[in-house]
Amino acid sequence: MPAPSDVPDSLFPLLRQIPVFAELDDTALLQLADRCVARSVSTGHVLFTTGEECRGLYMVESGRVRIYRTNPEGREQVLHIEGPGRAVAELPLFDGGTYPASAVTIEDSRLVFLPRAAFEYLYRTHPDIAQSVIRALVLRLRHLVQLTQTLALRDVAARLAMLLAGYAESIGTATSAGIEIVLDRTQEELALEIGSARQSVSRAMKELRQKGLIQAIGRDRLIIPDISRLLALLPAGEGRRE
Amino acid sequence: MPAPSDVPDSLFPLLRQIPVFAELDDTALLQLADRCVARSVSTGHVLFTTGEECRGLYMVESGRVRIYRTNPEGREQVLHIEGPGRAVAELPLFDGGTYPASAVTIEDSRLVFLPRAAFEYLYRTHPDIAQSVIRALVLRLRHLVQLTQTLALRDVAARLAMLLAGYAESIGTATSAGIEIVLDRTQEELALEIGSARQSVSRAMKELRQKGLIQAIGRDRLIIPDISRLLALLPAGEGRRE
DNA sequence: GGCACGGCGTGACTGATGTCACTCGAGCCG
DNA sequence: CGGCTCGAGTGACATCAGTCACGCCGTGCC
Repeated sequence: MPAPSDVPDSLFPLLRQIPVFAELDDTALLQLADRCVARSVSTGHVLFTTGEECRGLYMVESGRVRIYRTNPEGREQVLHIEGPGRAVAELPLFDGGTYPASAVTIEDSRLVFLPRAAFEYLYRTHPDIAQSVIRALVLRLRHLVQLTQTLALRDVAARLAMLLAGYAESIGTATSAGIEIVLDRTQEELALEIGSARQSVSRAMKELRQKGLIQAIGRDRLIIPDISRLLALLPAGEGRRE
Repeated sequence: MPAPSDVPDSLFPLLRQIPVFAELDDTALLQLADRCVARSVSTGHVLFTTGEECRGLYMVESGRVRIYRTNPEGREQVLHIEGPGRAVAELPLFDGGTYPASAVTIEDSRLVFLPRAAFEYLYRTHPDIAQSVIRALVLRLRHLVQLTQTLALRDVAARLAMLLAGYAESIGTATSAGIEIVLDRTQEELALEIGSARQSVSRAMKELRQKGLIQAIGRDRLIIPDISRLLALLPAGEGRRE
């Protein structure tokens, strides 16, 4: 276990960002910050794996964490990826169960860990955070419902389109030619997120380019001229969901 | 809209069964029952579709309701199926959003509807039901995480095995030869639940029979001699999840 | 400059599975 | 009894996508 952070105050703004804690008053947040432990880990560090007892809550201060499940043959399905200001593994905190998935850092990251006991104490003393908890769970559910359908019913090109459209909303910038996004993931990573293989992503990219749905700019940037055409590949009524 | 139930008291035991309401005191439950509307609908009645504004909560008194999503080509993925004593569409109630999926009765059913306003009033006056809400959401999330992985990573036979194992736990009866389950679904319905096609289910059934994992007894009953062998087809550590 | 490596593009092959088409048997109803 | 419908089994075929294999390109290191 790493040494406790020597500057717990620095955790304050991070905790404030986490949706579940956003509405706590300062004193409660300070108490919480006291119980947190910050640590820096390098790429590829496994936080926990499917089925493990829940030890506590992880929050991402910097870097990125991939939440995924693996089947016996080693194939992997990414459930989501969380970046700075997001929490990971809220779920088992609320029912005392095991982690439903595994988590690994995919960048050198700084993580903040809140032991389960501390969370439970907070929960007993501040039952009103249940609201925020519910909101967080609902978001995850909506995301998973969307993911489930997309995996089950759409081909690789459509799944990739969905993923890119999601990026466009979260990290895209508007330009005169359309929405530009900087892809900081490899095609390998994209493939894991949409339950596919690297080469299939490569081919799907080509297909989207040929249809004019995306334009590649240099190595890691691309432009979406008309996001509504991208979304037309998707299930009806979707696309602006978390 | 149907006529209000003339025997609201009969709703009492149903409401008591719904996890979200299970821990309410009698007076609150009675208030709730007053606001409910019961209706009988026949097979194929659509309660709501993806993207609609949430009008309220549906509870199943008898019959069964399928929750599903459809893609533009008409293919369908079942998210879950709810029977008597279960609620449907809790999700949008908590965030004011739209229904994330569609719902249709697959048997002649008797449903109880609780308008959204009534639920919100209850929620304000009994904030402690947040606990139950969270539990319900967590269950759904765990279920969906499991479904997501299985859809993405396993072949049809394994997905069918998972489904049958789930039935065995919920509606199976132990016999000397193993767990017996009465299949009240057609292969068509099974196919929708595991994101496959009727014929593929038929073939997967054959495969499971040939491997001795299941035995057919007559038309609609089957026996699972050794459930652990069935679960061996599944992702590690899973099988006893909701 | 040469070399190794990582990320990407692409061709070839193959396996899984969705779809089409047909058959069979059971139950139902006239 | 005959026809109808529905669910199930099965063969043929096409398609999608995962895998293998190889080549290209840019970066960084020696």
